[in-house]
Amino acid sequence: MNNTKILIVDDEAKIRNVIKIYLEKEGFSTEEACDGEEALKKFNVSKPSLIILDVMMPKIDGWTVLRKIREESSVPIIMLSARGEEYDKLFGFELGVDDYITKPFSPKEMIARIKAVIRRSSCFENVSTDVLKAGALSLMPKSRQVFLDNEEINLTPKEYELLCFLVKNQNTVFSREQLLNNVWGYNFLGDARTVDTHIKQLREKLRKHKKYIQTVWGTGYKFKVEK
Amino acid sequence: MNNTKILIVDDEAKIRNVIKIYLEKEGFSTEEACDGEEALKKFNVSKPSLIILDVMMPKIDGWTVLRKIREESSVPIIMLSARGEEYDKLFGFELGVDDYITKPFSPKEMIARIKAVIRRSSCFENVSTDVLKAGALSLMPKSRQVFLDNEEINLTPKEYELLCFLVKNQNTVFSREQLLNNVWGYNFLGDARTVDTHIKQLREKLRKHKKYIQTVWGTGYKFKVEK
DNA sequence: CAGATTCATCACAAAATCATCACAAAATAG
DNA sequence: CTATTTTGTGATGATTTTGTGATGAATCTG
Repeated sequence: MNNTKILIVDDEAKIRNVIKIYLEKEGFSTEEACDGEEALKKFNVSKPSLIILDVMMPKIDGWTVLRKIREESSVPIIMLSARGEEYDKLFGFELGVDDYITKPFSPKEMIARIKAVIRRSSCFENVSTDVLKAGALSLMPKSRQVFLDNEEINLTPKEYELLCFLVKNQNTVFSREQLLNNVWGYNFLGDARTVDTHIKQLREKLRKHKKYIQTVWGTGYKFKVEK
Repeated sequence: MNNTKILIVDDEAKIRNVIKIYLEKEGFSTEEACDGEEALKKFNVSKPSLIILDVMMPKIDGWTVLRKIREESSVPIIMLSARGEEYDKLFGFELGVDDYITKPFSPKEMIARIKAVIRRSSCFENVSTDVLKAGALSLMPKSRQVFLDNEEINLTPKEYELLCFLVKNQNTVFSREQLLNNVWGYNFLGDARTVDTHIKQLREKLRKHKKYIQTVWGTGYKFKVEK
């Protein structure tokens, strides 16, 4: 359900495991790295949404990893360190660190801090377009509002995301599988005909403009104005 | 293009410098001061549009500088401090602070918050409303009073701030996380569902107008009059 | 310091949404 | 025209999200 992937970097397997257990209990998915080198490699491959990075590690230390990652990404990073360790640096100013956690830490605090960092960073993401128009439809991603003939209509989250995707890519046909991949996500395991039901719901809410969503027989659906 | 001048006050040159670099990259012009005395002097001379003020400084500390500046100006001020430092004061009510940032912080976060403060303050200049109306509701920010159908209702501080925020941004949906960021502050560590409880309380106090606060299922809440 | 108020969190109830199924309707192939 | 495949749609139970009362901690007040 929660799609947030977190990369845990620590040389001690035991610590990694404890963190992993608590994060997964909260619905995060995790990835592990036991040193700086592996961390950089895994970071590039799996593109995590957040990184928990131990300061003290053999070979490449946490600060170096931090700087390398910062050269190319502003992914949220939480530094992990033993209490007392490099105290000045911890509470001084280190570029690009989003928060610190000192060992030992309570799971509750760790989760709270992770959630706070995610909350903050997601807030700074730019919203792409101000308004998406198509025929009598106007989608306003910023406020998550949808207007049909200048009247607001209520859509459920899935309906909204599906409509958004179709409008953004109007005039293009998508198979049910493509829609599942793009709207539901790649890890959705289920019946492709689920799409049909949501298309039905959308058409119902588009009322007299229901023909905006067209069936391409044997292939899938597309969004298209007029005709 | 951007004419906004920002005064950076911190005793550590390294910190000043990092902040300076990021601000100038964003098109702000900057001025520096390394202690409270110099800060006051430079403030009077160069009339900055915003001040970033470190709490811990030798000679005159940040709070004192804040008070002195507030005697003659309402320029936006963002306080800077290490986490844990003067914890109570940070979370207490300190007059005239527009925002505070705890170290460590990411540059992205800093920029975002500076822009938010500027946006807010310029907003007040233009609007400077004595009364905020929405349907049967009237909020009077100056006296912190709220009237519903011309009858005063009592709100707790949190309820008031939440309602204020929602009314100011009516017709826009906010997720629980956004509400936490904007009403509770970036430093709040806690359950997002706390928002629900306050929404409930507000609805109760809005009585027959409870539908002003609408649930957008799967997303969050919005304030909207009528319908 | 006692009593009241406010606040955050929890647990459970209520509501909305979602995925799936079964069958009807429509389109296509032969 | 008939059989077959594909799509439309209503119903249903499971899942997810939200509503809400209770509770104890923290804070304010007098």
